Amino acid sequence: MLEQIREPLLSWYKENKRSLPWREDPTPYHVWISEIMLQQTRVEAVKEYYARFLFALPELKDLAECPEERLLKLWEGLGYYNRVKNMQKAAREVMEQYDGRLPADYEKLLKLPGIGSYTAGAVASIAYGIPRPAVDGNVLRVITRITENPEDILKQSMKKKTEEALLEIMPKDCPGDFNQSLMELGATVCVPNGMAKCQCCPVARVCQAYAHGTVMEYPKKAAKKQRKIEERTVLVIQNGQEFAISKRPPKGLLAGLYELPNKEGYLTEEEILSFVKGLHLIPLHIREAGEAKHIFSHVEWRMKGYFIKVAATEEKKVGSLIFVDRKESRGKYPIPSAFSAYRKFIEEDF
DNA sequence: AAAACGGGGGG
DNA sequence: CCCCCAGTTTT
Repeated sequence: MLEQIREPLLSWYKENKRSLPWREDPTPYHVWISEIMLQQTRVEAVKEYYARFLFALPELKDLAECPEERLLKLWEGLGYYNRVKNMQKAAREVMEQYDGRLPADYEKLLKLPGIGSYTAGAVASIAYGIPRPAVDGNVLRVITRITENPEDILKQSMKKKTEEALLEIMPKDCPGDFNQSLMELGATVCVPNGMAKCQCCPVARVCQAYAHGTVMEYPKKAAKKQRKIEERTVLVIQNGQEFAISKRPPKGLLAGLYELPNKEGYLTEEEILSFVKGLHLIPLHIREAGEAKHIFSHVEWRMKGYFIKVAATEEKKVGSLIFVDRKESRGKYPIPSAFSAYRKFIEEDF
């Protein structure tokens, strides 16, 4: 039944595949980097990052040896920063255990940090021609529509069953093309929200949802839980030509990145001034710097900003604060986009 | 099995 | 503006 999709999908892919940077020279390293970047991230956004990343770190060895600061800077704006930290951990393991080459073995790939069944399947099939499925959201959408499967695709069990079904039907001589054809169909034809382009679909003839006019009802997903709301006060502290930033803790949200000093809750100007004094800084002037919002997947920051001019000691570091000039803040320190509303106070003159 | 983990695009 | 997108690890 499902095996009927194999040939039409493969010939459709041959004709219609997009030319993408990571398809030009699909070495295991290239496929790996692109697949990690493409997790939770759109193709258009990844293109630039991919080029810059490989220019900076052309070989797996370079990734293994890169200072974390530089690595985070290369990743700045892509989000889910654990992806790149895990990638470096994995690169170091590969240097030690596999002589610098990603193993041509699904199970071994799966054991590397940051590589789950999807990425292991993608690298194994695309770079090594090993017949393993690579089931991502695109594939799940395509398959649940074809089979009109009403199960919740957010469930792990659903993904596992799909992987098993696809392993059965995938061509053993071109597993990479088969996997990519499913993902490509999901990305360009069997698209989410909005109209699927069933008129151009190579497998419309075998698609149950198409036959019954229910395409838009799939995939089914359980309702997601509500986001937590957090109020924060963000401080833009200027001392002469320098501004205060600090490094976030090594674990948790935005781990190890830099941020503008900020505190939980909405502080009054009095509370802010006494906080600033507590840092052995002398506040000269304070005014509001506006409100901003940043939405993460599971939490929402509602921020009120304050712009504060201070006088201070000669020291570069005051408590946990680091004073940097405009240029440095832009070029050297990775600062996540959650703070972008307030970075303009640093980058422009006030 | 559920929660943590960012950021961008579309309607 | 709100809604949607969705791999891997951790709990």
